[in-house]
Amino acid sequence: MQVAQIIVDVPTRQTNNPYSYLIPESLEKQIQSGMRVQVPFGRRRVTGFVIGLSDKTSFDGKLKKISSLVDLSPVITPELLKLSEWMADKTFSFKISCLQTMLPGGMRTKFKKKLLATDQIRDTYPAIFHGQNEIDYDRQKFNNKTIAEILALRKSNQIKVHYELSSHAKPILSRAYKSKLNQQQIDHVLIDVQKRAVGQRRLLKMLYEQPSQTFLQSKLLHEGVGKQVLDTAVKQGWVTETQVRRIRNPFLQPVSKSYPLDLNEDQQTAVNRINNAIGKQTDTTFLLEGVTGSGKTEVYLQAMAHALSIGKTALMLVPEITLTPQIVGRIRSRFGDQVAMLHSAMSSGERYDEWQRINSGQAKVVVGVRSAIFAPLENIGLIIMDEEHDSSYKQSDTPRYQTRDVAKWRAAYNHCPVVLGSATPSLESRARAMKGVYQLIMLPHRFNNHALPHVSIVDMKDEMAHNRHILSKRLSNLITDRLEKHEQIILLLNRRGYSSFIMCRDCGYVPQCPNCDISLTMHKDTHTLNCHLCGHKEPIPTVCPKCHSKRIRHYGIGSQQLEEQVKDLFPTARVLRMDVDTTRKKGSHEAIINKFGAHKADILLGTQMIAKGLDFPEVTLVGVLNADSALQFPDFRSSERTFQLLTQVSGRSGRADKQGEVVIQTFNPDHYAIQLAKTQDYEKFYHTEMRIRHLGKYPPYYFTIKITGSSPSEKQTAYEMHQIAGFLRRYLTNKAIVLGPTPKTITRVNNRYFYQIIIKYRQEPKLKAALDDVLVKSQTKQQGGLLISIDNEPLDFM
DNA sequence: AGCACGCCGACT
DNA sequence: GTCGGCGTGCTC
Ligand SMILES: [Zn+2]
Ligand SMILES: [Zn+2]
Repeated sequence: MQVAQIIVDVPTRQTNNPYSYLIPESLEKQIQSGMRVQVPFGRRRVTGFVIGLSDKTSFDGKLKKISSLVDLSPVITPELLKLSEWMADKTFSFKISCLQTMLPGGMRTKFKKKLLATDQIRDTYPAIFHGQNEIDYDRQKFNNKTIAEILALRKSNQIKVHYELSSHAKPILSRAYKSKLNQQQIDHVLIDVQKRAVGQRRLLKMLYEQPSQTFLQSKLLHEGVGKQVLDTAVKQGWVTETQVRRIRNPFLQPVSKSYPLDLNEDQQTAVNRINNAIGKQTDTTFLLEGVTGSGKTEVYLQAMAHALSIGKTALMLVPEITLTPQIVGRIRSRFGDQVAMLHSAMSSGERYDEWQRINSGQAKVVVGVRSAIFAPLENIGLIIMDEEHDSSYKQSDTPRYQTRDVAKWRAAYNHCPVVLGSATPSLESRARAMKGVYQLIMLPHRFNNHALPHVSIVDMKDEMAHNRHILSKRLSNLITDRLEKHEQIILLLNRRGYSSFIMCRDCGYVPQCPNCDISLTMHKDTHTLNCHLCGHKEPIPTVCPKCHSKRIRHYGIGSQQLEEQVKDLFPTARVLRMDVDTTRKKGSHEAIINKFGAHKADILLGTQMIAKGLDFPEVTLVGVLNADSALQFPDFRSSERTFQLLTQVSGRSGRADKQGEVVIQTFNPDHYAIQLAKTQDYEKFYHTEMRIRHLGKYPPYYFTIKITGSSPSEKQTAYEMHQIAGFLRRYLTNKAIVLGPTPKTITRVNNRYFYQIIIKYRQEPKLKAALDDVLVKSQTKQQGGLLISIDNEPLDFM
């Protein structure tokens, strides 16, 4: 008898190991590693991943049998199976979480427990069944007495329990028809068909012309063959009805084929070096550092083409906000239908279909956001990460992986190079390139030698003294000028620091969340005050709850408010707004870009998403309204973030014929990140910032770990975290720096108190063991409900 | 995560 | 005495 090793979908420390199950004979031939199955686990039924098959087990208890298969073919490749083990270890997360994140969202399955009642039971217990024979069993929905009742009914077999597998991802099936007749038979049949049966004759003619074709019903309808005709055809035995899977098409528009562009010398060198590594099958990591407009994308495209030409596949990752229809169109125009796209803005059905195209080997090129690094591609020849410094490449919740590390792992497995591209590389990557761990490739010239824009900095401290608008005097004047010249303008509002709250003008009262240490934010659409941390909602007060003043009103600068102000100041200007609210609908993002690109608007304003990847030749003025909002929260990466953003935005303006202008509004005009962004001097920024990182013992000089602990009692949290910090200080070498515990900036969230410990280290062979120990202890002892999470190489220390 | 077992205080 | 509250431990 064969045994399967299974990781069950129960994300806890204690169940983080494979469980052995017997394979029933009926499944023996079909089951494979990487498939999902249903298994009995304790008293319930759960989903699990088959990670191995063998003929024995080390478990000496009584084995249970697998109930059934969830998938008909493996959904996790052998490579990804191995990767999940490594990742769970590296990110201190559960294997099941890693496996689940490798699948497109819609494929994640959960079991829903259902209760089935006879009519009699249903009517005897209306409080439980509400007149229905089948209900969801949510433990939280019932009180203990009801649960006891249900349990008793179950024991006496009066109600049945069954589990329903739920998943959003389903293929779309369309009705289709296939001929059962050969050509001679059709000839024969035609004799008996009346002349006036036009539909039937039409159908038979089509069947005659393409005997082996499967015709979609929609297509037949279009050709004038109606449903009734088809019903007769089925009855007559001319055709059979079948179903055809329809692949959803996430691409809005068809594209025309494009061909490789001529490269300049730098680009050619870059392509040669990368192609060489692809050909030699070495897992070199390249850092492709190229200023905005230096033609990185063309380098990517030609290297990908080379990988395809030797029979390999290619994977290209792009940050969330840069994965625009423009960039996808460019890739599709080069590689056609071989391209699959994985984007969070796609529906779960579209993502499922695209994923299937990859898994079945149809798609050879994958373009996508962070999670696309788990695309089930085989025989990868090249992995590209564009804008490698982008913070969206680090997943903020478990498993907290850094895409760059996963990319390097897959590159090593597939013996292929990784290309990290950026105009402003992360300090980590650049430092590694300096040490020779990565190979540095530079693209120092802007294509066609477009001039750099002129950047000016406006000190908003001075400005505030005589101007209470968001727009500075200088920026307003320039806007007026550009409007007169019929040139276009982009205004960027940094998303961070965005706030929308209400405050009493008399006593200064700001409504706070009752569960968290944070102000409530105003939501105009629902007319409520919401807490974005715990979801608490309450009505907007009309009088101040503290002093009963009626002068309680709304404050905040969001893109909506900015739009109002701009329209106020420039009533004749045509203004477009692009933010999360205006791009929620499918295709709306594209619509805004097309409209602005066609110069049907003068001013485009919005959040981060307008900062990247968009090319509008008519834009000659870019205003950054709150350039330094990242600097408000002092953290070791804030300068880097600010510099990267400003450099990127500045690159947007400035063309061959018209010099661009950038206005940066800030409260910190002398800050080096802002000053160096003005001159677009990455080299100097790199060296300045490295010195600061060195002095502060920050990455890339030190590795870092953030341990966060929370419990309903602040005292308890502080105490337990002190214990952990003490343990780490004793256990680790004296070269490791253990900081804290300190309360988090927002200490209370959802009535839990959060504390953190930071570890900085260079070499700590015992660290992994120590942290695993902390995790194990935290779950076995329960430590008064202390929940621990570990973030390996966190983005920030906040 | 569930789900059951078991021990102790409150109440018929 | 017994009901039910929650802490503890297990799930192939
Ligand atoms: Zn008040
Ligand atoms: Zn809250």
